[in-house]
This record gives sequence, structure tokens and C-alpha cells, in this order.
Amino acid sequence: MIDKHIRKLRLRCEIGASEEEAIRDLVQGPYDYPAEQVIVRRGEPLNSSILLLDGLLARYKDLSDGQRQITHIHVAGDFADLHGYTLKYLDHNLLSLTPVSIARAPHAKIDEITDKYPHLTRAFWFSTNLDAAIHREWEVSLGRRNAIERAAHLLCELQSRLLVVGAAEGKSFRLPITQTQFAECLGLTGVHVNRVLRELREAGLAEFRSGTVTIHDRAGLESLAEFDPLYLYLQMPKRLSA
Amino acid sequence: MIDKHIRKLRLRCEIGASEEEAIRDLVQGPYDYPAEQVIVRRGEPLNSSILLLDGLLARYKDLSDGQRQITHIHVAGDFADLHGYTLKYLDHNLLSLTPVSIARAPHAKIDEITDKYPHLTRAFWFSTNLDAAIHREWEVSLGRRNAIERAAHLLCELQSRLLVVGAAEGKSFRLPITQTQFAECLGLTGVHVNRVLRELREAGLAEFRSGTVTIHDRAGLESLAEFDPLYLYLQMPKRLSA
DNA sequence: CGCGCCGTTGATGGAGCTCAAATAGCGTGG
DNA sequence: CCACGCTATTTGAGCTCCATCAACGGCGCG
Repeated sequence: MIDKHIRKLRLRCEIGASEEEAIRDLVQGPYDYPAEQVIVRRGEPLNSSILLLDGLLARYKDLSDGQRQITHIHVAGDFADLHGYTLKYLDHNLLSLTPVSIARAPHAKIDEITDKYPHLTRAFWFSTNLDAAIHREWEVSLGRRNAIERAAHLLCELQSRLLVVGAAEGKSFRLPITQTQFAECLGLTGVHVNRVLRELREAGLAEFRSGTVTIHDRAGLESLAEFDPLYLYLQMPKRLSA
Repeated sequence: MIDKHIRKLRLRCEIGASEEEAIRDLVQGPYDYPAEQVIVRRGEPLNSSILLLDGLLARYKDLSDGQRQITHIHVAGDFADLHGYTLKYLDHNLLSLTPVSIARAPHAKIDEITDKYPHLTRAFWFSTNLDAAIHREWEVSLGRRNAIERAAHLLCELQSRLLVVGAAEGKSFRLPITQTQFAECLGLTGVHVNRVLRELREAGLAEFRSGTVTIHDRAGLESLAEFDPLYLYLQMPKRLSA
């Protein structure tokens, strides 16, 4: 179950046997939650961090008028709130978009890892920095790309990230979220996202129907979105130190 | 010179004498650069990270049509690309908005710190996580706030962050950047930012003229922007471990 | 003095929002 | 099997916020 996480770590750096052991010893669970559940609430003191084993989680913030901005989507294998280890509380909520299975890493045990395994600590640090890189790319989308480009870009990103953990293969992947939730990622309204998805479909680029995305023309989609996977750090040097 | 950084760290956690020593031993410099200079280029291999001693730096990305999105503004005392330590290259450029003075922390020395000072490592990790929290808040602005709210929110954020390092006092602070650069933070055009700044001025909330911001009504500005400083983590428990 | 950058203001247009309603899908219970 | 209620999707019409295009003024600097 935790294999997806280790696989993702190994894509970016070497993880030794004792380090893998430490990771496996780190987490408790699994625990299951239904969809549409707030798993961690903004501001609440934390003493463990959540590793997503299966399903989709979203980081989001509410505004007083009921608007909501999703700032990140987590896929299986992601440490969803590892940043909470140093921040001590989150500035955002953590919501299950689908039924999810999670494991919990007590901060006391992460303390031990940071004391004993500097290299593994850097690997964990890396993963929070990768999250930040994704945040930055979303800022670019939200600030400068138009609606169809934003949608295309996010579809490219999700396919890339799901491929890494084996949650996508071929042209399709499951994305069992509503168009409204998709819109909440993109800073758009559900109505407009619907129109934009129709455009993508009619252009023969991609389809998003009944919880499944099918990419018909990945190259065309990337070109439309100006998608460059550099920010996903999919190819890395082996060892995270000089 | 590095005092601002240490002061900022101490706001969030305890830093012992030996740890302070390690920080002071970490950096080389200072080095000076003029304004409008790309200090670190996206994709280029890194072997040191930049501590901003004085001036303003921006993280930004370009799009093919010449549009640009600034994803973060760094103030004195910030580690501008500490995330580059684990990422090995940046996904964005780093630009001096003003003449800047920086120090460099060789990654080899950060390796030593992560080997020998787990607590200090957590403090550094915290600071990259704080950057990510700021990225998230910008995502909310870019995705869901309108033009005047975005401008108001960023002014609040900058004043808060500059107060921490003593680069603002009273109602005013220096922000020697152009309206166009300000617009590149906000996902707007320079023309529209100009109109919005006039609105803020006429409403008696804030002024941004000739490189100086004056906040006339901080409470009103916060209320307009729905500014909540929680995401800046200005009050923290003392020790970054369980 | 003249050039260039920045700030300022006006006029016009369009991408995306709002409001509204119709359709489709899907589980529930009769 | 069908009726139903609820939610998500889809489409239309009108409007708003912000972009675009354009022009002008101010100010520093060669």
C-alpha cells in the first residue's frame, strides 16, 4: 500500500534498505474515509501527517462568500500534509474528493527520522518542495492562462503524476470528481468549465466524462497549455546531496 | 547583515548559540547585483542557495506570448531558493526587482548542517514550507479574488512580512517596483492595476506612489481583502519538534 | 532639448460570470 | 419495472470585470 510512495521517492533519489525500513515503520493505518470529508481542518494542531494510499485529496481554502479555491490535488502516494510537520498547523483544509485510504505518520516518529536519517529527511523535504513547485505552476495558470489552457494544463499535470504511481495507463485515467470541483481548481465557475470541456472534446484533444479522463491528443493538449513537465521533477540525479 | 534572517527564524523557533554559529558560518558574501537582473535561471544546476540580505527578489515564470507571472516576492532575510537545495534546479527564474545584496550558502555546507543539526534542518525546512503557504494564498487571490481585493491583499501581506524584519515601520514601507511588476504578481495588466490603486487611494485605504506604500486604514484594507495572517505563521510554538 | 520609461486616463471589446431552465444519470422505494 | 427525487451536466441570454488599444503627461537622463 505504501509502495506507491516509495516508488515515487525512488524516482527522485536513492532510498536504501534501512531507509525503506524506516518509512515502513513510520506509518500507522490504513484508515478509510468517505468522499467529501474534511480530513484535516485549517488551524488545528497536528501531531501526525497523512500519507494518501488511495483516492484523491484536495487542499482548499474557503472565502466568506462561499467561493472556494482548491490549491492542490493529491494522488495516491502523496504525503498530503507533510508540511504540517514543521508548520504545526495547516493554513488550509484537507478534503477527500473520493473515498480515500490513508496512513498516518506520527510527528514523533518523523522526529526520529530527521534525527537519524539525514538523507531520508532531504527526500521528505524534497517532496514538500515539489508540492510548492506545483503550487507555483498553478499560480501561473490562475494568473495568466485562459480557461481552456488552464483545463488542458491540469489534465496534463494529473496524467503525468498519475502515471508515476501507476494510477493511469494508456490514454485514460480515473478522475472521479465533479466539474464544479474541477472548476474550483481552475479559478472558474462550473458552468464555464463545462463549456471549455466541450471545446476540448470537440477539438479532439481530451474528454472528461463520468469520472474518467481520456487524452486523445497529448501533444496537442500540451501545446495548447504550454505544458512543460520540468516543474514536476520527474528526472532527477540520484542522490540528494552534493 | 544576516541578522534579519536569524531574527525571522527566531520568530518561529528557538535557535541555539551553536546553531546560530552554524548559520553564520554557512554563508559567503555579500554579493551585490543591480535591479532587473536574473540571478538564477530556471533549469540551471545549482550548488548554492541565495539568502537575500537587502532589496527585493521575485520568483517568476514566462509564457511564450511574453506574459509573465511573478509567483513570489522575497524580502530581506528570506532564503530565496533554499528549495533549490533539494530540487537541484529551479522551475522558475529568480529576478532582482531592486538592487540587491545577497549571501550564498553552498549546498555542501547545507549538507553538513542537515547531517549535524536536525533541529536547524527543521527550521530551514519550515522556511520553505512557509514559502509554499504564501504560494497557496496567492493561488486563492489569483483564482477567486477580484482586482482590488488582490491588490489590497498583497499590500497587507507585504506590510506584515516587512514588519517582521524591520523593513517597515508605522504606516509606510518602501516598495520600489513598477506598477507593471505589481500587476505581474496579481495576474492583472498594468493599466488595470493603476485604476485599482486609484480606487484604494480614493477610498482612503492605501496609497502606492513613487515606490512607497502608505497604509492609511489597515483594518479596512484587511477587511476588503479578507486578509487573515494565519498563513504567515507569525506566532509559533517554541521548538520545532514534538 | 529630446528620448524613453512610467504612470494616468478614456473608449471599446471580449472572456468568463450570473441567472435560469432543461436534460441526463442514478439510487431508492413502491 | 417504473416513479421519484436528488445531483450533476448541459445549454442559452445578458451582463460585468478586466483586457486591449490608444493617447497624453511627467520625470529622469543623455
